[in-house]
Amino acid sequence: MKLAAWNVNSLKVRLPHLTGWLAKTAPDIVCLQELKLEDPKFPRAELETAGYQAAFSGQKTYNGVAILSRTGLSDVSMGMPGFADDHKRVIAATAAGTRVVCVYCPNGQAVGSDKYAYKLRWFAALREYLAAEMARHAQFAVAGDFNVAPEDRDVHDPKAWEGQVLVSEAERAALRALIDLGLRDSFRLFEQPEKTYSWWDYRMMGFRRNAGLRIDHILVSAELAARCTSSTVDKEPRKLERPSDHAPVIAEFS
DNA sequence: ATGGCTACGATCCGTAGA
Repeated sequence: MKLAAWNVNSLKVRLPHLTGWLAKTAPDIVCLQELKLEDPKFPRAELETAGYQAAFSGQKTYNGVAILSRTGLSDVSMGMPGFADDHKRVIAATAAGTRVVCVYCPNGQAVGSDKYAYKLRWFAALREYLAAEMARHAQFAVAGDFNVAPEDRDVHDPKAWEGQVLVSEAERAALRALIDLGLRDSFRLFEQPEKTYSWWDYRMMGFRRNAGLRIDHILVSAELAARCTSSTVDKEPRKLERPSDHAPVIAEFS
């Protein structure tokens, strides 16, 4: 079973990249973030033609998440119970015997800003939500854009980024608090090439300089970690014309 | 040097992302 997560930064613009990548990569389940379109504009027919059923929660301009599956979807839920939020950032579904939560975590804008405070509150709510979901599902994954680089080795220039948003200690602690529920960062279950990132700034030739951050993650329960056979970042779509600024991350399970 | 892309919805610039 192959599970992927990709912040497409506009599903409308990236649909050709997505369908091409689905045909080449053949993931069983895909968590998408930053759809940036309303539900009536979701390209359901095109994705069905590509062989995928979809559950989605979109909005105009910002946010928006979806889960695609080749093998059916059940028990779809949107948002986090007890955390009222206009932002469409969370969708969950069961597919291929696995409970999958797709997340687009807030960016946080700048340390100390209102959006940063929202980000930390949002992570606290996510922890409660995941704890409840994990109590019910042994085969469990949470995948998406977390907007946190867990460690300095996930940052191209830790000195320059020290204390900044996406890297700050409070954000890292919020991410660790999720891990502490009993999750594993699938990427770190394996030896990995140094300087592996999942996002590169559009500006200043970020991708060509490999000036990136690893902020997209697939976190898995112990049961799923035991079945995990690989976890990688697929940089290929980032090389295309008009790419998303994020690359897809992929984990495979026996 | 506080900019630098990209997407969007709104205009011909502002907001947001990370």
